[in-house]
Amino acid sequence: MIDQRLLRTDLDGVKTALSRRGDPNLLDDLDNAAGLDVRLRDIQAERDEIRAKVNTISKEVGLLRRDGKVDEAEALQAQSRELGATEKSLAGEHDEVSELLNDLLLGLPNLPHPDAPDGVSDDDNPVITGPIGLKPTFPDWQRVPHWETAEALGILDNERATKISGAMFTMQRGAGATMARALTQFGLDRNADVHEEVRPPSLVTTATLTATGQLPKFADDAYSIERDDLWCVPTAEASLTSLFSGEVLDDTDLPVRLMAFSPSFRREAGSAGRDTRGMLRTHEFDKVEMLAFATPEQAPALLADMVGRAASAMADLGLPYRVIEICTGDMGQSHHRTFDVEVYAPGVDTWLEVSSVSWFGDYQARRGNTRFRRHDENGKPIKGSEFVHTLNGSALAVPRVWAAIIENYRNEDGSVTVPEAIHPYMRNITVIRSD
RNA sequence: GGAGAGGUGCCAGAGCGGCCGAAUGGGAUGCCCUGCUAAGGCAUUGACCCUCCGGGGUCCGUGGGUUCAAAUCCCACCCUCUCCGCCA
Repeated sequence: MIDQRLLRTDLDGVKTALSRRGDPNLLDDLDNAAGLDVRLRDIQAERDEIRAKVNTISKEVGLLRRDGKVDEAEALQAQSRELGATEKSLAGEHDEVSELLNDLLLGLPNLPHPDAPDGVSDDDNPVITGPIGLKPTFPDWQRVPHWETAEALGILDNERATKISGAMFTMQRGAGATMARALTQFGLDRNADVHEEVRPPSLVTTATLTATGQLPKFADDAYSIERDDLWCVPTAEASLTSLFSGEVLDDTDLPVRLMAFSPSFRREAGSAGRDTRGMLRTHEFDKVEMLAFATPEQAPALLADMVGRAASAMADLGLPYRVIEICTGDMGQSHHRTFDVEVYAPGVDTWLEVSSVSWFGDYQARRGNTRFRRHDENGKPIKGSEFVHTLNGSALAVPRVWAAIIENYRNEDGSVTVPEAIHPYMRNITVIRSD
């Protein structure tokens, strides 16, 4: 959620920033929101005035009654009752307007960072780093999609996964399952130097999923458990972002850096039929997520650091990768600035997004109400608080990395060599063969 | 799932429907006293919103209701604790 106050202090600035996202409807919404904000404050001011009168009168009534001046008291009570009725209708109006405004604000996306590149689609995302490690040509025996290789090796059994759970669920078996788990362990261990490991719940409340921006707009993308009013997390980001919801952190404790392994559940409602084979797009997958709570000043360096961590994991796995920056027209709703790490998979001949690292500004923190308090140079708390900035990104998203390994490490005989970086977690399996 | 108890400021904890944004104690901070320490004295100590910067409003788990007036009464919900049941 963007700062409501910006609607009156810098509406033009907000318009300029949001127009870069290329959705003209947003500007209408913005105008509507600004109008509602003015109305809301008018109502509020009037209400406050009436309340102030009622409060004063009520006190007088109390005094008069104590002194036995019943007639005078009753006259005042009548007056107050009238004011009360007016106040009540204003309150109704206030709630109505406030709900409209809130719905609009929840639907408005974040303002892009000034340095975020302009563009209208993913075609306009500039490559920032790389490609690194990309061979000029790939032999024919690496131009095989991972599902063919993996099914032949007996390490992917999507047919049975579908039998159990339906389309777009996957199942790794044997060395394939081991490698999936090895990748999560690899993802966690390499980032434990600065992150606290957290194992958060995978089912969360509506409020939690609203804070990150998934709700209310993208309800169709998430699995809901209606009976208990819970949602399956689409990413550990959802759980972690709300960790300090309603709390005021000390700036001296920032940045708070967390990492979590969790399953991620996605309905993929908008992409039915796409990438249905293999492991590129699935309803449930494992992921190691990094997240940081920071001051606005700390955020840019953290963003760079997190992008570096996501990219270096690919480098260490020996996968060809590149880093792209997401342009304003392709940016997610909550994002302020975003970099994606992509890995090249020769079998499907595609760059696969394996990590998306984003800076959210205070957009999520405002929704989730996570604040921090500054301290002066003597360590004294400064009065007041402000919203923290949040950043997050995948440290390692298992299925696509898994697929990229199968395709990049496929040998001429159909076996797959295990990248050295994950040998410690592979129970001595260094080559996956079909026997 | 059943029975009971409870949710108030940084913490503990009091609170007759009006004089309660809230006693008291602790903690923290500042000043004073003090040879040092201990003890003591005085003072300060929540957040948010609006503002014509005078001030006004909101918040005592959450949401409704009653009333001229609600921390205080009524209803619903949420959470915590104890006991029982069930259970990896």
